Amino acid sequence: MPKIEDVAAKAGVSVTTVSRVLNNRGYISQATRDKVAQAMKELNYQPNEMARSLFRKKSNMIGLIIPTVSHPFFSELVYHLEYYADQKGYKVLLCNSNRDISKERKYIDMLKKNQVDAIVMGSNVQDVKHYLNLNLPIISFDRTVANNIPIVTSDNYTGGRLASRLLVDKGCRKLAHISGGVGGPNHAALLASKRFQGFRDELPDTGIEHVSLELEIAGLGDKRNVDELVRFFQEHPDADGVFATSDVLAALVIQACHQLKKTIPQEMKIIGYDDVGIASLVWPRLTSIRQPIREMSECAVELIVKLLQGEEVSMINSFPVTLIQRDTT
Amino acid sequence: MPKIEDVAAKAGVSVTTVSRVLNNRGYISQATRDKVAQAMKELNYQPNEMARSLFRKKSNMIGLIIPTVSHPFFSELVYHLEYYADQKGYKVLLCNSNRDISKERKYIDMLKKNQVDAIVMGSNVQDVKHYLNLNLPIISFDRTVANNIPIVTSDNYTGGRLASRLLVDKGCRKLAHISGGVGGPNHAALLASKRFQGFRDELPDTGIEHVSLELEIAGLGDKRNVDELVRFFQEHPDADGVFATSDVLAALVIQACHQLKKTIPQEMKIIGYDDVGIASLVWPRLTSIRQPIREMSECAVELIVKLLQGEEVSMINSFPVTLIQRDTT
DNA sequence: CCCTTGGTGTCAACCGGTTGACACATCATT
DNA sequence: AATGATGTGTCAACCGGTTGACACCAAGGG
Repeated sequence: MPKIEDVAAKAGVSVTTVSRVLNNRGYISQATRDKVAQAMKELNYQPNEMARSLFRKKSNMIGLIIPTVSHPFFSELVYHLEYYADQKGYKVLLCNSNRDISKERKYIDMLKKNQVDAIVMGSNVQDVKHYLNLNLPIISFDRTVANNIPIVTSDNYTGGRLASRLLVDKGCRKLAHISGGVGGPNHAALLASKRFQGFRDELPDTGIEHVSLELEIAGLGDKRNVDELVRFFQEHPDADGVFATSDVLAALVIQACHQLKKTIPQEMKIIGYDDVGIASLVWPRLTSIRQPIREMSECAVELIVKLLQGEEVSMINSFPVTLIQRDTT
Repeated sequence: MPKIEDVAAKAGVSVTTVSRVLNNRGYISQATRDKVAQAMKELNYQPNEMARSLFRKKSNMIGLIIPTVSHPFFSELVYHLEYYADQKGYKVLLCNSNRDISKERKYIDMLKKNQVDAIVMGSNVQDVKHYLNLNLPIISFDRTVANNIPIVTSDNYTGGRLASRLLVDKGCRKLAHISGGVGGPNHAALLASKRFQGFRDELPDTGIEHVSLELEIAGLGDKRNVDELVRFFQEHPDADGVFATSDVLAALVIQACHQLKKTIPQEMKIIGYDDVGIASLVWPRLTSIRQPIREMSECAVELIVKLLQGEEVSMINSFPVTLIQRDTT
């Protein structure tokens, strides 16, 4: 690994001069600029960003903690986040917490030790204290943490309302609400619970009944998930509409329906959430509430950039959701 | 951010002593060990890993370049890779190249500048030269790069054979091979082409004909993908078996079949590849050739650890594939 | 009483860069 | 001839740690 010293030697200039061309400071003639560029090329020199970061006290890295990239919602999130981060000159350190609080905490410590400039939290947030004394920007994705931590989310409440509104309009008489996270239960901090709230708030005047099931998701392909759904629908044979809090869950519901020989959408209408890739890969194609993941990711990166520039940002950044009608309703 | 100096001051010892307890070197009494620990706790001190890395010339970071995490195969890969990397004390810098060669090259340079200890390439590898002078370990995932770069892969050839064998055994008379990458065409370096080879090599004695389609994948949800498949099957109405080179493609094939009112598996048998989550989320559940992504990821991390310890590793690390029979065949 | 082991401190160099202060040119203007 | 902009070099300090050399002292054993 050549160092700046080697470049200086090869170019026949001083280290300071090389540093000057590297950072575009002070006066440098075109001639030496070329000499230095030439030397760098010949040596295949890459400045050591660690050394630079150390001095600048800025690593241009952001840490991303999520439950698991293997869930399509998060994989799309990570994709876009990395894209925009790269655009702004940031690198992404990825952490899968599996919703394990202790692992989460370890990751936070690790990220801090490694001098990331900011953290994006897309995972649980049970012990708020741990997040507050971190003197680095944190932003939270779809979870409330504390009121001094900016959050980017989408309009979960309206999402829930849209979903039940649609099911009601399509003539459903008894609705089921299926929730369940990836590797752990939902809880109040998870804004997704607002979906349930919205879902229920749309029902009172209609006199339509609803039942609810919280699945402990075992792993995407695990057959137990479907089995549990089948059992649930056998207990509630009159349910004719389902709101699932993710497309993955909705896909499982479709499986259960096929197994129970319920026709979709005639005997059972299903609506998912997120509108990730699989929503249009299952059959029938899933009606879903779309979260604008791309825009949300872009917003997250912009928030970070602004925070790092010391600018004020709004604490709540909520994006509208849209109902995407396909074939399951 | 407290520094080691602050800890030393608070504990009433020298910086050297703090460093000694931090690194477990030399003689330290339990008493000072405790004092230092106490001081660290009170200050919430975290040693600056950048400074340490700079000195040690080891960052404990590995760079991961893939086409896109949003593809389920890669999202599962990334998940497991990060898991095992973390186990071994490594952090993962994620890069989505979108199969854009120039972006790939930029990422490689970036990773080098940032002193990653190793790179895992799961993306394209058009210009081999660029990879050779990098004086850091590279390992390649399912792609051949150069013969001095270790590769972890699975037995694509057998995978192809298993697939066509099954279709033949199930009585198919005309097979279709559907390939197509994420955001770019396949090419020879991509070992997946061996799947096609295996697929064909199983056919000669059977006298079974096959046709082939290479999809330019537009984006998972894009309806054009299905349209093109529908057109293809209309051109080949007698095709009754499909081998798709990924489960995502297979899911699209299922869609096309539903659209064409072809029953699965009666009129059309379908087999996918990878056996990722969606294989069991679509209906009918997809028969697929399973790649052991977890084991492969573990192997990748182990290779890196060994290479960094200067150990010899085998250049080709191929894993067996398994046929997972479900409902589409 | 000497020697060893344990325990701690001081000091300086190092990792690979960046930066400010300052000196000293050269060259074009006024 | 004096002035100022341009261009480059030297030097030292700094970012936040690590490490080796060495000195010093106490306690315990032979």
